[in-house]
Amino acid sequence: MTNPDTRTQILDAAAHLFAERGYRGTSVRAVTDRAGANLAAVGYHFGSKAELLAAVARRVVEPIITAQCAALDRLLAENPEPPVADLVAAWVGPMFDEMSAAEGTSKLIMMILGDPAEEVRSWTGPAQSTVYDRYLAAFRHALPALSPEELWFRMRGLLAVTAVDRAEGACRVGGEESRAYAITFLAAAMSAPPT
Amino acid sequence: MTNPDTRTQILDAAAHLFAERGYRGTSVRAVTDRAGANLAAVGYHFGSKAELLAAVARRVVEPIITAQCAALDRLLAENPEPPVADLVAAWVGPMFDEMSAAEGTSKLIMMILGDPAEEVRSWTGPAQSTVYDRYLAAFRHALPALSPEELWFRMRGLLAVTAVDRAEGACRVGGEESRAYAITFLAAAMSAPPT
DNA sequence: GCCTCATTCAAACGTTCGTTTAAATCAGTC
DNA sequence: GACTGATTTAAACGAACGTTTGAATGAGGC
Repeated sequence: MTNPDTRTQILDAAAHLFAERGYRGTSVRAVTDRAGANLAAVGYHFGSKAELLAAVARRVVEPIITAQCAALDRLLAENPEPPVADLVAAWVGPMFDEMSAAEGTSKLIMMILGDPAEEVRSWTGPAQSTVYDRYLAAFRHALPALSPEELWFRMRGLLAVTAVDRAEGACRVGGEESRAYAITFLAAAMSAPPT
Repeated sequence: MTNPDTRTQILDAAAHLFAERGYRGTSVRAVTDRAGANLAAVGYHFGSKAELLAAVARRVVEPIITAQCAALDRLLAENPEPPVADLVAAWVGPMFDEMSAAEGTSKLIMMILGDPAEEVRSWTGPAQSTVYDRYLAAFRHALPALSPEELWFRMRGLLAVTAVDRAEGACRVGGEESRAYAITFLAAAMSAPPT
């Protein structure tokens, strides 16, 4: 299997540059220059620029969704129907953990969410929708009065706040404070009585 | 003043294509082809591709922020310290009105918010921060217990939910329903007790 | 008719892009 | 030390990009 050294250095460089300048705004040459690799290394190790983005996105998102799954498992082991605030904390926590661990991760996620090009979104795997559906079911039990449409709307708000606020807010508010802010903000929003 | 016909046709085409494929993903040639204009028309009427984006963004955002200002004025005329739910409705309402009026407007806003390139963000004018600061002050009176940091965090959540949820949710949920969902969701979130 | 000015047009400019190629280098194995 | 397969390298490819140019076109005033 391909030399892991230059491969991961390309992944690191690409993650930083994609977050900083976007997918289309980052040239393969800029990535390989930053990685100290040859221009052709991207084609050799990943096949194409689009597949490089898919690899970068997978490496960023996978630890988040496995941590979200684990947190939900822990919650369900104690209580088959966890309260809303715990579900919010289990969902939001891993995003803050991983986003704080690697600088610019939140900007990268925001870039992926915001880019309208199919090329940028098509990396998504089945694990993503799985964890999403599991939380959806848990919230449905915790909020039985909500219509499916309104619940779906609130789930989208969950993702929006965590992604956007972390992307731009990290510079103004500390990580731990903004994690607590997000949980109170979102727990109140999710728990609101139906419209 | 330059022929308004081709000028607005270029603006329409650019608004649609920027929303669909992003700024960098849209070529000047694609814009002029869709507008039925010559390639050089963009340079003639706008100066450059970046200035075209600025014009598109201004045309989309300006009616929203003037409507938000007007709604806040109406509120303050009745009550110098309006409740949180009214402030949220005054803020969210115009975004839904304008976003529903023009197809793809929310995707365009999402594209602008998500694009990390300075080129894409630099169009922003002073009117934007003005309306933002006015709502910030109004919310500060309505929520005196909140620290400035947490209030600032919640204001960002306000924008995140309206932009993101409208961008991807429009296809699943009707405009009027999702406006009501957004107001209950955000009013509860903003009214939450301090962390 | 002629001049003026704004607008449109076809064509080309130079640059940057993602990808490909074929030779060069390196690490093991015999 | 030669063979093998994986990796790196320099160079080039063709395409697409934003921008510029200079001539053509159109309408309105004199």
